[in-house]
Amino acid sequence: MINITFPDGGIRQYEKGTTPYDIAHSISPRLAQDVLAATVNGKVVELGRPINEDSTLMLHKWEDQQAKSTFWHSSSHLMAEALELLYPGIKFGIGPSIETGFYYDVDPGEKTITEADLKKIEDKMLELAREKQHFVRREVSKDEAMKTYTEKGDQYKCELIRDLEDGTISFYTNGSFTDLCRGPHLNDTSVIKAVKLTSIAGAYWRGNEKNKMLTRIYGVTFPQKKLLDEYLVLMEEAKKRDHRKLGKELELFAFSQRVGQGLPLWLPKGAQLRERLENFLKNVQKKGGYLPVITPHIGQKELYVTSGHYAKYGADSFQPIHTPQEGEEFLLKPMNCPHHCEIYRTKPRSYKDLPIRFAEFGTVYRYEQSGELHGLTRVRGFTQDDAHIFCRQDQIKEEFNKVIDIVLYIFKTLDFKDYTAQISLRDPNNKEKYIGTDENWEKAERAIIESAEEKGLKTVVELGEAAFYGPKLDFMVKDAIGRKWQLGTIQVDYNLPERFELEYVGADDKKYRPVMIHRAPFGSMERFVAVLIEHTGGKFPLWLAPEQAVILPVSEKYNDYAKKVVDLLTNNDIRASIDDRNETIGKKIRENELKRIPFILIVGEKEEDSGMVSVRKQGEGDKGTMSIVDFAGLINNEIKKQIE
RNA sequence: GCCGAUGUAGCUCAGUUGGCCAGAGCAGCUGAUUUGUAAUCAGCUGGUCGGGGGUUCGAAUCCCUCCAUCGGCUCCA
Repeated sequence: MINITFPDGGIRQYEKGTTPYDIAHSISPRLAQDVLAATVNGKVVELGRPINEDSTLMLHKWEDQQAKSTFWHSSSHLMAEALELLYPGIKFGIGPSIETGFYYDVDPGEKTITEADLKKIEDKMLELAREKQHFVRREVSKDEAMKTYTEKGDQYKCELIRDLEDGTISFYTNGSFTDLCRGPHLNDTSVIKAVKLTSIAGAYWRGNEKNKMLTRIYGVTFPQKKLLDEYLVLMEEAKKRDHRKLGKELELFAFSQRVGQGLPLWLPKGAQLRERLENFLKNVQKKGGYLPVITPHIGQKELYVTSGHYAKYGADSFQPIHTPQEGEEFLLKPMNCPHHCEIYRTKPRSYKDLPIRFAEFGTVYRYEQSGELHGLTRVRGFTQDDAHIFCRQDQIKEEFNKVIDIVLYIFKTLDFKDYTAQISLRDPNNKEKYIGTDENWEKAERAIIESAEEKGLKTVVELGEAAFYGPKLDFMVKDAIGRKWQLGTIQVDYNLPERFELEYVGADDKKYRPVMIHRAPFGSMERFVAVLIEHTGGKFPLWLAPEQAVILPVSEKYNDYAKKVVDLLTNNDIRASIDDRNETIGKKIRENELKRIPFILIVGEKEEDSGMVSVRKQGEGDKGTMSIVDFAGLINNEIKKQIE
C-alpha cells in the first residue's frame, strides 16, 4: 500500500500501482468523469500513469490551468492526426498548448493550407474525437525514435530528437497518429466535444528567420459545445473594443497612406485625451523632482556613432537626412537618451547634484518592419514619456522604488489591475554579450529585484532578456484579445554614461561615472492610449473624456437655455457642448450615447422653468433632474475621486 | 522582411459562373417637421471598385506586379 496526500492535507491509502483515475473514481464516479489530468508530486501526468510510491496528488478538472493545457495539448495531437489523414506526407514541427488553445507547426510540402481548409480539418477532428481514441504512452530509445522519424522522412522531428537525452524520450499514440512527446495527455479523445481552428499563419522553424517557414495552425477546443460558444461570444465582444476600430469610430486617431504607414495622425479628440494624460504625468513628475527638457527631433549622425546606436541599428533605421552642406548627415532621433546625455554634459556635476532627472515627452522615429506595424501599439513615429535619471550606484534602488511608485500610481488611477512586471536579467551563460562589469551588473540586478519585492510586485524573471547595456523592469498589460504589450519600462544603463564620458565629482574630489536610468511609465503615448481604449472600450474616465457632457435641447425653443447651461458648466471647467441639430431627442440621445459621452443633459420646458437639467449617465440611462450647480458639483467630485 | 488572407462611396457592407450607365443603409446636403430619454419623413449629392500593367469583343469579377490593411512569425535601441 502507498499513502496518497491530497491538497487539503488528507491522506488515504491505495494499492501500489494505482492510477490517478482509479483514485478519482474511488472518491466519486462523477469526479472520475470530470477529471482531466493530475499532478503527482508536483508533476502533471495523465490519469492512467501508475503511482508506485507515497505521493501528493492533485486532481485537475477543466477549471484548472493544468487540465486545460493537457486538454489542448492532446487537441493538438488530434489535429495532427486529422492533418495526416487529410494531407498524407505532411511533416510536423512542434505542437504545444498555449495560454488559450494550441497550435501545431506543419510543413505540408507542395500543398498550401488556407483558412478555407480549416472547416474540413475541424470536422475531421470531431469525427476522430468521437472514436474515443486512447492516448498511449511508450518510452523509446533515442535510436528507435530517430529511426522512426528518419523512415517517415520528418527532418523536423529528427532535429528535435537529436537534442534530446536518451532515456527521456517518449511517444504518444492516438488512433493512427504517433508523436514524439513528453506528455501528459488526456485519457482519450472523447472528452473533446467542440473544436474551433482560429487562424493560420506562417512561423519560422524554431523561431529563426533563417529557417524554413512552416504553417502554423491555431485552434482551441472545449469539453462542451456551450463553452466554445461562450468563448466565441467573448472574442466577438473583445473585438468591439479593438482600439483601431474605436479610434476610428470615436475620431481619436487615423492613418493616411499618403503620410506613411505607422505614422499616426492624432485627431482633435485623441489629441485632447493625450494632452490630458501628459499633463497628468507632468504634475506627478514635478512633485517627483523631474526637470523638464526639450530637445530637437534630429541629431547629427556623430551623436549616434558616439552612442553606439548607429553601428547597431543604423542600417535598419530611417536613413540619414542630407543637407546642402557636403557630407553633413542628420538622423531622426530613435530615442532621446543621447540628447539628454548632452544636456548632462553642459556643466560639471557634483555628487550633491545627483540624482538629476531630465524629463521630456520626446517623439522618436524607428523604422519598424512593415509586417510588425499594428494600430497605435506598434508604430514608426511615437512619443515616449521619457526621462533619464543620472545617479550614483548607491542611489539606483531608491530611484527604482520611486519610479515603480509612479507606474503603480498611473495603473491605479486608470484601473489597470491585470498587469505583470517582468524583470529582465542577463543570460548568465553568455555574459560577454553585455557591457559593464560583473560587479555593477550584480548590484543593479539585485537593486531591481529587491525594489520589485519591496513594492510587492508579482514578477516574472526572464534570463537573457536584459538589454545589452543593463537590466530592466517592464510592465506588461494585455489588450482586448489577450495580446501582451509592454507599457512602462525602467532600465539601468552603464553604456551611455561610458560612451558619453559622463562624470560627476565625488566628495573626495575625484571623478566618477554616474549610472543612467531610462524610464517611461506610459511606455509611449501611442501604445498607452491604445491599451487604455481597449480597457475602457472607449468609455474613458470622466477626467480624461474629450467631452464630459452634452446638452440636448428638446427643441429649438430651448437653445437659449442650453447656451446658459453650457456657459455655466464651462465656467466650472467642465467640457460641455450643445447638440442643437434639428433631430428628434431620441436620435440625439442615441448618437451621443454611442459617442460615449459620460453625461447627457436634456433640457426642455420643465428644466428651463425650474433652472434644472435632466441627467443621463452613459450606459445607465435617466438619472432624474438636478440643478446646474449640483450637476457641476457632482462632476467635479467624481473627477477629484478619480485622480486622487 | 517572411507566410496566409483581405482591399467596392466618409463609415458598414451587397454585387450569382466575366455581360446593360456599380447597389443599399448610415453619414453629408436641401426641404418638411419643433420633437421628452437609444434611429421622424422626403428629395439630392457622392465611387477611375487600392494603384499600375495584362488576358478578353467585354473585367469590380481572371492573371501579373506594386501599395495598404488584417492574423501570425522574426524583430523591438
